[in-house]
Amino acid sequence: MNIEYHLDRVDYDILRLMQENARINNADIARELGMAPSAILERVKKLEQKAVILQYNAKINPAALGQKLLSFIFIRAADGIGCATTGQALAAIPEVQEVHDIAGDDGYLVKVRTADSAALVELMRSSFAKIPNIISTRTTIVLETVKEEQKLVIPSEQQE
Amino acid sequence: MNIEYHLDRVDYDILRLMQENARINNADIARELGMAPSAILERVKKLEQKAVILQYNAKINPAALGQKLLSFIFIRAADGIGCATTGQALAAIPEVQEVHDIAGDDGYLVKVRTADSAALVELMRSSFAKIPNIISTRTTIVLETVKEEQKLVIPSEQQE
DNA sequence: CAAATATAAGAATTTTATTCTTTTCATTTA
DNA sequence: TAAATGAAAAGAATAAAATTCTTATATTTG
Repeated sequence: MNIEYHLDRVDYDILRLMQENARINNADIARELGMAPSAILERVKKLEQKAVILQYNAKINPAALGQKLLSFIFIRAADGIGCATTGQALAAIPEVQEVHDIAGDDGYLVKVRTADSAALVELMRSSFAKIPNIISTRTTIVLETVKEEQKLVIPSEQQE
Repeated sequence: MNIEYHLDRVDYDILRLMQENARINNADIARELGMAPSAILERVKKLEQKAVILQYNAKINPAALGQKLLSFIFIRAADGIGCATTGQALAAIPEVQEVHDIAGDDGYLVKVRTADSAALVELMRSSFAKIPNIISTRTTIVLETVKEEQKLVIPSEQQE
């Protein structure tokens, strides 16, 4: 889990291609970067082993699975500082995609996907209500998602 | 972009495996599901073509690229209804990972990754300030991310 | 019930990944 | 400055996987 691993230009180029299309094959990366496949393979393995690349995900259309509603919920909790039980309880709910411990208000911001508003209400009644430390929640409904990428800014043709 | 494409159990199983590891190969999916590789291949292509699978991403450790600060920013904008220019302007900023048009307050919720708070301030001064319709912003800093997955809930061993 | 269509299986071919060996290049040391 | 050392990459050979093509088996449709 060494995050102070030194990345060079070739590493950045590999990350850029992988971020665009995680199913690109080794030989295509090599062709694109003008290198030997064996060199690319070693680097990819090292990037995985050093936890620079964490995983490879297929991004699935939520609507195709009938999950048409996206919501962000602010949750105020009575946790002590450093006591992460509420966050972990929230993270254990499958419909909860993200849980962030946020500054101020002893709160969490969670991102939830459900079929519709009825399913959201049901989820909050069944799952959220069972988490003891939750004091209050404030739900924000998403009308339309304009952008949703996990892509990071990768340094370009200059520094190492 | 047909989202009313009918998915059966095998499709769900493929999506489940792909969601876990997008770099799984065709033959391994086939082995796992006890089917022929050719059958799997056809289905994966169809899932892509029907926009059930949108893309394949490598999830990169933000800290490895020096992007240690995650923030959510609520943005109040003076857009007319249906006029999505502010959202599109926000989406064009590389550090902005997500832009959601939210109910109430004529606002957007955006997710931003920067190196640190200084870089966030600089980004808001340089990029956000150039977007004319923005009235006000409220920034929420993430102290710790407990969960961050794009994985969707996939129906299990029962209905089609 | 027969024809048409869709789906899957199996074999053959092409492509890709992996391993191993050699070469190159940079760094160190005498 | 020249030889020695080590790291990285290239290239060839092998193993594995993907793709295509043909054939078979259900499932619909007239």
